[in-house]
Amino acid sequence: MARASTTADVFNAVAEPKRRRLVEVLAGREMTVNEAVRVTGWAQPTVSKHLGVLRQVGLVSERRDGRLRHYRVNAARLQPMRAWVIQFDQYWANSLDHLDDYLNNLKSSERSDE
Amino acid sequence: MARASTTADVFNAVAEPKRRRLVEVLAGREMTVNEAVRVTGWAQPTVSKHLGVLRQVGLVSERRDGRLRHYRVNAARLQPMRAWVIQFDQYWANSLDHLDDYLNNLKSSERSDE
DNA sequence: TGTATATATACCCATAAAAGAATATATTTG
DNA sequence: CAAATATATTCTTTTATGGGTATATATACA
Repeated sequence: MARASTTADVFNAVAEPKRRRLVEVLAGREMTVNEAVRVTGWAQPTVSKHLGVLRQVGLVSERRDGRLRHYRVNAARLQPMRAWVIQFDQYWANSLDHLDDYLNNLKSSERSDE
Repeated sequence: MARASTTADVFNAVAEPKRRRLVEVLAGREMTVNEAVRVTGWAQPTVSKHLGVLRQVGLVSERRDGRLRHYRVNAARLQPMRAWVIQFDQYWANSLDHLDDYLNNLKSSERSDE
């Protein structure tokens, strides 16, 4: 069996950094493909293809207006991912990594208190 | 260019459902490879290989004890993913999908009130 | 109608995935 | 030392990726 398709679900879709960037960019405001091309600096087919994947998993939707296509983010589709990651919040406090961060923050706040 | 390696980062690592399941399973308590095999019902090499990926991105750590290897979750490594997904919380309320869900929930609670 | 513009699609390439089976490695135990 | 146990690694097969380039499709406009 090969790796799951990028369009299999939101997790696979946003595993790709460029697609995460696109979601970020479109979250601010609805945007045309060419606008996204300008903002990202990527080639047009690159943007179209990544938008296609995001569209297939429902993370963006399209509004057609003549030859323009306006894309916008459907943030609700991130819900499963949000729920999955959030469920581990309770284990955070026990993690050594977190303890590390905690102690570092402590040190910096002590420093800023000086 | 091919798809990024599964060990490239946490996003790619947990895009695979079995690896998400492993994280869930190990979050409860430290566990031996064979224990994980029993709990999941997957083949031993399958479990070992997925644990290997999770180990490489730091999502689990290993404690050796004779021929046993105890794995536990490093939930702190989920932080980048948590941060990424959480940043869109503000767009949630505006999403039509969410409005949809909201109205549906409203309808179901009305129904359950009958 | 013909041309320009906006976007999507098809094709090629190199790469890597996940499952399964077989086997290697390390460690314990008799 | 040999056998058993726990785990990791290797190999094969099937499949899909993402980038680039070229091209198709749709719409607007002169």
